[in-house]
Amino acid sequence: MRVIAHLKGLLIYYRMQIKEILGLTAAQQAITVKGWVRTKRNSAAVAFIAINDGSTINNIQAVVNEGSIPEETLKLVTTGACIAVHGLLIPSQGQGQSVEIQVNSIEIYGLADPEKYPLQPKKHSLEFLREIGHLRPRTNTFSAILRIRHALAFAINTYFNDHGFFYLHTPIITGSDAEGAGEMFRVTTLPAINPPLTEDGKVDYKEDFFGKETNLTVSGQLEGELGALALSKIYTFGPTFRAENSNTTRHLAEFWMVEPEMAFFELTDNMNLAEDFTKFLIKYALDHCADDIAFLEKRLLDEEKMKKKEEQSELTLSEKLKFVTENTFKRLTYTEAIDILLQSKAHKQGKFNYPVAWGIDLQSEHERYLVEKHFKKPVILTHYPKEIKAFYMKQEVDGKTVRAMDVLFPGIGEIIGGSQREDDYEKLLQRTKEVGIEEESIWWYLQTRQFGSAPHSGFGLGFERLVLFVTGMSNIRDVIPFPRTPKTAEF
RNA sequence: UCCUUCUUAGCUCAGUUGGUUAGAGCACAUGACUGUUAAUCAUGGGGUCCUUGGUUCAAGCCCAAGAGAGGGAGCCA
Repeated sequence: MRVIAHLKGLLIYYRMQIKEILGLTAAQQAITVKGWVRTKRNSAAVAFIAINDGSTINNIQAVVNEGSIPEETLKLVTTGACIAVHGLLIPSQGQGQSVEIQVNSIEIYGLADPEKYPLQPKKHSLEFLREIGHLRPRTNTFSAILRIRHALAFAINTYFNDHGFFYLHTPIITGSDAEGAGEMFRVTTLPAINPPLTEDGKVDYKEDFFGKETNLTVSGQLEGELGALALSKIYTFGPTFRAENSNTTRHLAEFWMVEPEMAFFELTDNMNLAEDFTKFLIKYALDHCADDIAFLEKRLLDEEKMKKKEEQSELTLSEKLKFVTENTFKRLTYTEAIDILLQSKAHKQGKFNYPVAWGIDLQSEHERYLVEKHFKKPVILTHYPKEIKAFYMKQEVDGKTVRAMDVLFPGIGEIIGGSQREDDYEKLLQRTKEVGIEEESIWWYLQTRQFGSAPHSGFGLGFERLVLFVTGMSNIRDVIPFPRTPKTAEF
């Protein structure tokens, strides 16, 4: 204990976080806990209050003996109320915990009317919790997810820092949609009604704040490449926006993306990094969030019991995570993958909804087959046909494929998409023209290939998809504090 | 955006071929209980059956439109 003092017979209490307290051996220490009431159990002579302050999944038990607290005060201690408890940390007489607080006094910070407070000590559906996004961080499940999310974010910075990468802050507002990665959110200060028009009746963006059309970024990659071609190894980690009308368990309109970009890395180096990086992140979570993962694992097991036998997962959450950290990812080319699909029973029996042939973009069902049925481990697919991949990917000598790579995980599909970048000016210019990108809009990008061009590679990791995998949750809206999806931006 | 399922108490749900006063569990309130573990036991309160319109003697139930949500697909991370 850091501060315990007796002043004229009064105990001075020192506030500690519950995570810290639960690691102590009790020794009649004066202590203060502040947090939110999870449950209160009354009996004639004693009341038990379970308090959580979010520092850990575990609660601390405060024990109120009859007469030590005015009954009117104890009545205000209801599920959801915020209180401070002052008392002595003592060994617990009960079974469920090693230490508990013998309460001397209680301060009420915030009431929670039990008739109105929506979070009751019972199971709630995830759909219902989404409707009360302002309160759901107070639940066990979401606090566990948010702590894991934090740990993974911290691990990302740790990994890159330890490997000589620099954190590059790429812009959120961009003036080009060079990647053509779908619909963008427009950024403007022009009035929505009667904006200034050009002579031919279109909105005159010369009058706008930036003097041109601007949008929220869909990727920091192009700017990331500029950084890599100066600092050798950089990464970006920030919010990304897609205005696509996607309503799935794997898409958000606002999500966080990790994008490393490395000079002098070829495709194989890129794959090695992607594999080592994801394994590190998962291992970090296993090492640092054991309590939270154990809680989510138990939650998942309870949920699995409700399902039919054939739909139940063979592995528990921690087994699934260790399976990734302990296995080598299967690497194969797109062409090899197509061959496997063509020879699969599923294809021969016509079980795929979409046809399989060289040149198609693989559908979810195809990816799932490869990852979950055929290899049963994470898969890295490389060398896709150039027609189905972005313009900036390095063309292979065969003239047909590009040095792309997608990392596919069980359950969530594509978690990483990356490539070696085209570093040949002429080839890149030709590709931009073929795809229909205006040269003037990305002159600065093209110029990097004219001045000191270098072989380089990079990839994008969807952060929420990683959190989805590590927490074992099934809907991406449940792994970000305040999800943004079509028609939803309440909190 | 397409396909599909759903919307009944604070929450999770049941509700028979359309028929009297719409039910359960949990939660909540009150009481009991000498240490509980989302305690237990007893009692009690709690409803715009998503909205609008229609069919019918009669609609939670049938029909139409709309709104919202879930799952799948596409797009992708």
